[in-house]
Amino acid sequence: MHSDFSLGTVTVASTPLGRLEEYLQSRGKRMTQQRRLIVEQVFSHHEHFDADGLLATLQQVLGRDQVSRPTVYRALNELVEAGLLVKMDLGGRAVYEHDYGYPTHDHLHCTTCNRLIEFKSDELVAIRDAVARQLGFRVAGHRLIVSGTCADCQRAKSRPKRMLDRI
Amino acid sequence: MHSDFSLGTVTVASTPLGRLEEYLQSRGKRMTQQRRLIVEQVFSHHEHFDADGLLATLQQVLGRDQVSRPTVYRALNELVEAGLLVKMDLGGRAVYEHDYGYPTHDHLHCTTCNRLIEFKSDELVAIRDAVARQLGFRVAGHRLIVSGTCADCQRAKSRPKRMLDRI
DNA sequence: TTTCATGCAAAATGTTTGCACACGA
DNA sequence: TCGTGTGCAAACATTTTGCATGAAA
Repeated sequence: MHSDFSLGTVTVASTPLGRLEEYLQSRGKRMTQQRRLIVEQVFSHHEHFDADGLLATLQQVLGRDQVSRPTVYRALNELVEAGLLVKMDLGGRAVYEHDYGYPTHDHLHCTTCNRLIEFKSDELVAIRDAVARQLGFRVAGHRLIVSGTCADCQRAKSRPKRMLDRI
Repeated sequence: MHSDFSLGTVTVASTPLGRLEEYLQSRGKRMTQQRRLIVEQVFSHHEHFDADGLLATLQQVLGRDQVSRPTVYRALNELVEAGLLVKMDLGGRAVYEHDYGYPTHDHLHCTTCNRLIEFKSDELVAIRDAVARQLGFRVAGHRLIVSGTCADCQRAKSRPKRMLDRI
């Protein structure tokens, strides 16, 4: 059994912004100031985030009233559609992360500090595909979230739990 | 690699109702008519369900006004607490299934007909644990949902998609 | 100058809660 | 009886939508 669960890299043809332009043009949609700001913010660093957090960041980095809440939601749906982001449901709220230019992977979710730790396993995918094949199921993708307690939180478990913001 | 993804069985000490009584007593809570009706309905057959569907079934099987919506939600939370049910988030809505007396397993989710197909893989668990061990993560459980198209829907893909009720 | 996108406000969803009354132990 | 549970209605949190205005192409 392998023991390398670290993530590799993926080389992509263009930037997220370029990829979005491609997607928009193919649908007769337009590259607006808001969509540009959102993609730039989202891909400025690799991090898991939710709609609310993204909105807050945008309103903080730019002034208020640069991008509205509905626009953020609409844009996030488009980015998922365009294959730039993947959406996960973690305890009722939607959490997003980079898909484009980022290797497929899964997550360990620490239920104490809410951190998401990424890992990659080809064997997992192999098993998934073997199961699907046997049942005649055509796989589009999968979502695995292992819940538990991360090393840090185990070490700190005697200390009072901090009430961290979600994700 | 194994090729048996079928589910075995688990023998348990008492019935779901008995297990619930145990749980309630240990917390100074009471066995009420509503809680009894809910557990009996939920464990009358092994099926995935959501709060809304359960409420509808209860109101259909018994008369209306036998169990209210808030009571269903409160009871479902208790059943999860008691270890009788597990809760999953599928596209924003909570879906429940039997935990007590039912083997651990994972799911294939057909995004066309919304069906959930169960399978079991010990290898999957082994990989999960290997990853966790390497990262010092203490596993509490996991949730794997493989999305795609089931055999039936692939066969029927030329026919217009039915708008099935969720799950 | 035509469409599409945005912002606003309001609606829709799914779930939880405050409170007065009802009921189990 | 005493303290929990329930139902009702209302609150909540998150996400979506209708519509008039504003901006890409």
